[in-house]
Amino acid sequence: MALAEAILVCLAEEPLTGYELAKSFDTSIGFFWRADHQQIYRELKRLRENDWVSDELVVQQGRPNKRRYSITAAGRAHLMEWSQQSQTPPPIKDDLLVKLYSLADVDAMAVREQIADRLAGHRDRLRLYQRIADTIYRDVPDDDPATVGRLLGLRAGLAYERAWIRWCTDALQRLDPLLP
Amino acid sequence: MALAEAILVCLAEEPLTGYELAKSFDTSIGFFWRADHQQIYRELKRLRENDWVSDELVVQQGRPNKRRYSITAAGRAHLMEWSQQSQTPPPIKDDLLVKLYSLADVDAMAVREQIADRLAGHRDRLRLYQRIADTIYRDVPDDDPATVGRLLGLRAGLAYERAWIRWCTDALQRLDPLLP
DNA sequence: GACTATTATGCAACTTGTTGCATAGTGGTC
DNA sequence: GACCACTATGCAACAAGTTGCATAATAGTC
Repeated sequence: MALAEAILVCLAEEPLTGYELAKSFDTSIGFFWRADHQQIYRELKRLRENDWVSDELVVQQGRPNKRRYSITAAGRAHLMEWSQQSQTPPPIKDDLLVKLYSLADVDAMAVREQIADRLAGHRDRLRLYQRIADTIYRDVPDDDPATVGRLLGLRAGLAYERAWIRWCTDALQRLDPLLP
Repeated sequence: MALAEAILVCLAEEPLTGYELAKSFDTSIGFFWRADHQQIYRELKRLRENDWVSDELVVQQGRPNKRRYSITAAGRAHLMEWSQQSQTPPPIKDDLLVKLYSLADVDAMAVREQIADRLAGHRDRLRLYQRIADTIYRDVPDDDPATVGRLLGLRAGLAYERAWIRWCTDALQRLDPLLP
């Protein structure tokens, strides 16, 4: 399970509250690992029990108090250990491909529309990644592990979106002659 | 949830037992939706309760009896309805990218090895897909929805593996100068 | 004045997915 | 004769992920 580790990775950079973590999981780290706020709060509690994070209460007035979490030495050690273990790569799990697998038994026209929607979504996502590449990763040093790691993550996203865009385009072309 | 539908899709082709379904989920449909035998047996029970499948007991001697499931009219109607609903595309969820995101805090050498392993895995998978493309999908008609649907699924797999192979190759090249 | 969004946390119930085990006969290998 | 793989099903327990709700104050909009 990498939710624990995805959280530790964020806290390794800077102490954060559950709320701030949840926002990170909507953007940055969320490009590679999704989680909603309930999952994060539950996991933080477990991380606390394992002493992989410590917490301090930040008293606020006017709005609810917050709890800020920091990674501990044990947490960092766990991150290191985890990084050395090889996980099985995530399998493809995509209902759209299941529908295509059974195209004779389902509504092909509806499936075509879903491919068109996917294409639009992947184009949006690609534009977002390109914007990040052009702004943050223009002229970065290629000898700093932290930077290269993030750049490679971004490039994975770019490659992923481009592959799907090409596939969607091809799929629409092959499907259209079949549909009324 | 598409496990129910992935099973129905298989049964739409021919009646199968749980055991045979589990084998399908190791190959064909399993390229797009993974499930182990426990999940399948549990889901079949639910499908039975919904009357989306019917079952008959096949008495055998020497080995345990088996239960063969067939899709019902209600099951087919459900498949049609499901195919018209658009699901949100599956997000990327990959611990390797989380590790790269945090390359400064983890064991970069171990991550490099994991990318190399991934590369080998994706190459194997690509070869498998290519073999299927060359044997089953050579000279198939391009005007039959069922065939085109499966071909598109296969092409998605090919595109996916090629994209990852290209990315892994690039990643190794960019990482190697950083490592001792 | 009502509404919506933002900050901030969390419970409860549910669905999905995973792991380990159990049963039980056939057939092949070492 | 012992061991393993294959056929065939299923329970139980747990881990992970989702959905809906609740609280509670601030600030901005219609």
